[in-house]
Amino acid sequence: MILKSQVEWALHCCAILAGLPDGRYLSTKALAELHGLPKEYLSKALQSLSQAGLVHTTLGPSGGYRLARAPAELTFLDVVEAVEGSGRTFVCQNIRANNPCRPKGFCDSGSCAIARIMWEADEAWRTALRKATFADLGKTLEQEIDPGIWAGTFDWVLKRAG
Amino acid sequence: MILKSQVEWALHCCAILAGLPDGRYLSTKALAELHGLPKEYLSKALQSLSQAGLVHTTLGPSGGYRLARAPAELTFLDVVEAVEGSGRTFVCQNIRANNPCRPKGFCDSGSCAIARIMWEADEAWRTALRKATFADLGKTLEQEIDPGIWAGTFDWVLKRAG
DNA sequence: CAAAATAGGGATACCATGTATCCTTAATTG
DNA sequence: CAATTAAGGATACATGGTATCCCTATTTTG
Repeated sequence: MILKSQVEWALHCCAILAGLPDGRYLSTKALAELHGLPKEYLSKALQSLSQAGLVHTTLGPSGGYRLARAPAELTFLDVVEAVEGSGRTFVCQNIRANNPCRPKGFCDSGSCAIARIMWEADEAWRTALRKATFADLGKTLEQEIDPGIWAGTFDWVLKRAG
Repeated sequence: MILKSQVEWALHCCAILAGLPDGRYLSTKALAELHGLPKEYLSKALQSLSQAGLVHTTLGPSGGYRLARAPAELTFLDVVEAVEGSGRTFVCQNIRANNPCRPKGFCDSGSCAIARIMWEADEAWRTALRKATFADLGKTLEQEIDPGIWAGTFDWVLKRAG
């Protein structure tokens, strides 16, 4: 069970968009070059973000993407669910119902205890992702990334942002 | 990103094995019938449990599986990792290294901040699964399952346990 | 001793899904 | 009008999950 690579791509793209000045847009082409990714396929991930309402888009030259909310209001969970879907990672097939000792037509009153435990773990994962905002990520990156590369990348992006 | 159905199967099988009296074994055939699963394919899941050392096996008629440890010492995480593997659910492809603004041959000092956040969430998931033991599950099931079905299933299993 | 039942594991086939590319369309900019 | 962009459909390919079949070594039962 491994998350799609599109999740990683979308997270990195949002990290860049979170640093973009208000009102500016960055194109798929620029985001693909910056991360060394196939433009056409990255486009699918960005479309997922758009459909989820996480980013705003404009057409035409100088068009592209910007965040639809403030970085402090955008969480990792938002992005992960936009790309990966919001369904649970554990699907209960209710195989307890196949027990031959059950009377025919017996109906379970509650959910399967095993599924509940798996779903609680799933929820712990989501809670951790929900706590992580792109505002916090921005602060961390600013501290960790080499200052020259940080500034150089910022210039590179601004030169291409419409 | 969805867990294999074999995870669900393995969890249900361990729940049954946890209720088995000491020294008794239950076969793949019985476990498959009890859960309405394809015997040959369920066998692969049980082999994973065996290779991980979670269950003990014997051959011949009256052979099968039993838990290798006390139910209180067996966790959901043990079973999930035995079937699904112990690798992280998020794989970092280090795409930050593709940034064209980087000097050639630049070497990152630490791990990618985005990957770290994803891995922390992954660890929260594992922590929740690590807390869930099959002893606790047994208590829950005993409270929740219809008493008639509970007793009937126990008889059914004992009749087939070697 | 012989027969039956078992776990283990290899080979194979099928299908769903992730990955990737190409193309068309509509909207926007200059 | 010409260039550029997001959106989305169609297609192809690789990978991995699902499932079945078969063979072997081992052990219990009759």
